[in-house]
Amino acid sequence: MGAVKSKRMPRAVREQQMLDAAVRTFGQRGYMAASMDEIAELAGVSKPLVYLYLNSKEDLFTACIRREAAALTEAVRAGVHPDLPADRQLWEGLRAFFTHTARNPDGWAVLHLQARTHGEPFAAEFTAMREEIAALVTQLILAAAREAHRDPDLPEREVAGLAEALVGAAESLAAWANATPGVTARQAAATLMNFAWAGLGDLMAGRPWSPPEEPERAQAG
Amino acid sequence: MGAVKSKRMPRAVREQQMLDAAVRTFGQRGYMAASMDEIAELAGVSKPLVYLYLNSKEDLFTACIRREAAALTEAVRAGVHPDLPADRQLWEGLRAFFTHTARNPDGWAVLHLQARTHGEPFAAEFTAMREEIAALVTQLILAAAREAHRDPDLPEREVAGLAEALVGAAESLAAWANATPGVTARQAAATLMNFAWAGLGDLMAGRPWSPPEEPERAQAG
Amino acid sequence: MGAVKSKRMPRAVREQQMLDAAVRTFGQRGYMAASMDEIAELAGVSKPLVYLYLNSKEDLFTACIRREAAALTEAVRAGVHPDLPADRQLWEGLRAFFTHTARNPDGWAVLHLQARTHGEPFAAEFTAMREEIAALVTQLILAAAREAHRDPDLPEREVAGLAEALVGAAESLAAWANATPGVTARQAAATLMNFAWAGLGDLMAGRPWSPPEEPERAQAG
Amino acid sequence: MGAVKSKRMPRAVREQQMLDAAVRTFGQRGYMAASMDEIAELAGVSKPLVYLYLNSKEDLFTACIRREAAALTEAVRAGVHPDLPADRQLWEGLRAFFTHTARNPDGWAVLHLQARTHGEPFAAEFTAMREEIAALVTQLILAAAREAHRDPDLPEREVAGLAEALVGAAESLAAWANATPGVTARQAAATLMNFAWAGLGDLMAGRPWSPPEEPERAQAG
DNA sequence: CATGAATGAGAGTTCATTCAT
DNA sequence: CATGAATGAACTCTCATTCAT
Repeated sequence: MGAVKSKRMPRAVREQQMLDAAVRTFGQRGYMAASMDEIAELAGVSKPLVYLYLNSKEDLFTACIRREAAALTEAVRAGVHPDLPADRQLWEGLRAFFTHTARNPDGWAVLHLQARTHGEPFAAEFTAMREEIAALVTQLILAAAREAHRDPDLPEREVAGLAEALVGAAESLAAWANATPGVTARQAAATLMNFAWAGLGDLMAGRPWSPPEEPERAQAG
Repeated sequence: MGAVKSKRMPRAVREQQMLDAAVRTFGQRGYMAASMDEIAELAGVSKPLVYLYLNSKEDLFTACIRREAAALTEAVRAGVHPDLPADRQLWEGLRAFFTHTARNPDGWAVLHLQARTHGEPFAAEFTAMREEIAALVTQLILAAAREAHRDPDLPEREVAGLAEALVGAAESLAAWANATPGVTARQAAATLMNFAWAGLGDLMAGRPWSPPEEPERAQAG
Repeated sequence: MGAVKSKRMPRAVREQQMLDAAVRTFGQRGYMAASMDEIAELAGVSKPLVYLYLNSKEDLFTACIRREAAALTEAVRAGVHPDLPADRQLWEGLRAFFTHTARNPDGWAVLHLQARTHGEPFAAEFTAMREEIAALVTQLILAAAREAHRDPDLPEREVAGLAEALVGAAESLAAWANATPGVTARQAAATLMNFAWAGLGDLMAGRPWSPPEEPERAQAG
Repeated sequence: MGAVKSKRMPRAVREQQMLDAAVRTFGQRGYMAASMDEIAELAGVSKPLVYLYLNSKEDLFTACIRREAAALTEAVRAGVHPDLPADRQLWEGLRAFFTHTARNPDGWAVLHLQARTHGEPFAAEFTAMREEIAALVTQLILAAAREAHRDPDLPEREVAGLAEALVGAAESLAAWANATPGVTARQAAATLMNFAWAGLGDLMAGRPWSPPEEPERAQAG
């Protein structure tokens, strides 16, 4: 049922197998309902080996969070090109985000659902990642203000709130896109981009933000 | 510490005491870490009575989710007056939402953190509430379109995505507002209203949406 | 195999059954080798009940030590009549000691072998009992000195050493008497009394201490 | 921290290193709490080598007991000179005993605390040593009787009991001396010699046994 | 109804022990 | 020989759940 069983692998490889199994199990069952037995079996190893390499359920969970957080952050960062205008940067970042979460739903569940829900040590790991991304977004918002030749008199907390709202909307749309068949990462990104950049008011007034045409995948149906 | 112990109360009252205790315990400890012992003690009743009335931990948790979901939905619905213009309706709905979640943090934690995190049966309950609120928001968006004298060529799914984004942003800001000292429900609502209605683009261009003045609570300190 | 299984007993009774089983198991297997499973089975209850009543293996062990220490101390104290001369008091105390340890070998093993061997918390319990008995013996030694009309210029530490030696000899003889078939408590007491009171020197010189004749059991063969 | 690591040592040497580490670990942690990992690390060898040389934890423990028992027996035997009068022989033997146990506390803990406490196979090893020493003491008692020109009508079992008592008192005093700062081996031996030879009766009557003056170590500070 | 007594099932964790290299 | 990789079996402890009274 789990990975193909093969003996005597170097530690680093086994550890990744374990983390794979753990992310999947934590993501699907939840932190507390996931049992070390199940994780070990899915990883194709015995339980003592899991403990030998990763010490405890808490440490294993933390390792999962760290790995997934790093992967997600890296994916988003890789998508953003700092030379582009602010709206294009946001667009690229969102696309990377939705693509990554769609391809890695268990990892996303670990971060989004499990890490926050099970106490400080884990929530702190998640918060660290969230703040890193929120900082990115905040930079974007300020850059957009500069591009609009305005020194935004928005107080710092207001900007933080906006970033929070944007990240929350993205998180929510990621879950929605994963759960709704036929919604692509690109479409989710477009929806959010419209929402965030133009605002409902402009949208309703017929002034949507328009995504740049890309050669690789046609948008018009 | 728990409810005042008194004998022979009608079943409905006892049940509410149990749900109160359960919501508090689930909200603070989490679903799995909460023990039936603790809930029974906090409710001031014996454990077998909890089982007599609510059958099992799962059923008890489901009952909590249902009650809190109904209360939140009702609060939002009560805040919205269908005669107002769309943006005012949204504004009132958001205010009601942030006020309710701020006053009822354990209930909100049960919904936002616990219900989604512990498997299908519970997540479905949460999703039902979410969709009810999203439907409300969808109506608002369509109403806004009508007010703008435009038949929006936005496909149904696009509107659903916008509603999803708005709800997600609200959820995220509720947690942020609860966790950040000094942020009131009104401020959270204003931040989100700005973000949603005007959009980042307009905001950066210096065209924010402005909340209506209200007599009931002075803003200047 | 264990006690007759009967359900629904009052807590106090069940607790004693558990302690009985625990003393027997700890005494025979040793603290660490004894498993809670075995103790529970021998007590005729389920493991969770043991934990419900006695909290943990450590607490259970401590409870065993306390119970057995109290029983032994009480037995010795009950045997000693303060009105008798010092040598008779010592004689009675030793008889009580050997009788009790012979009738209760598992309890004695718990005290003598297990309590000292498994770390401070337990050793301290044992030491407390040991010091209580040593204090009794010390009083006896000083009383003997008074009876001999001498103010013993033995330093305090010397007296402590003598008490330690006497208690150690008694402990050793108790194990020996239990292990050697046909050695009665009375005989063990006589041997130790001779050794302690007369000393090897006097014994070899043909001047033994002679136990008082008792009606119940004839001494001469 | 452990032994200096160096390759290719003859088997006998490696084995002694392992036994050194094992005695130390068993003595300080106890048999069950001592882990083979810790012992191997302290010995500076790999775990499989420990198994190659010593087969199992049980065998390793048995080997420790045997080595320490032999060392202690040898030390006592070496201290006794058969030409001396009986009391002097006893005195020398006790001094050797207390000196050895004081210098080798871990080995003594293995014998005195661990060997007896963990089941028959080990207790038997300890008992064997104990009987060897007790036999030595028995000879001494009989020699003392001969010196007193008396054919003691003490039955064989009585003599065995006396030896047992003496050995037990010595064991107890060894632990006491090790645990009480400032008590030397010589003082412990003197206390026991007084107790055993003169008896409490003579001691209280002001007729102690007096240790011979020795040139080797000055007593006055 | 309310309660104390009781448990089946399973959780995380550790350890002595072995093999392939 | 030495080592890293690996495990079967056992342990302590917890919890949702149910009777008998």
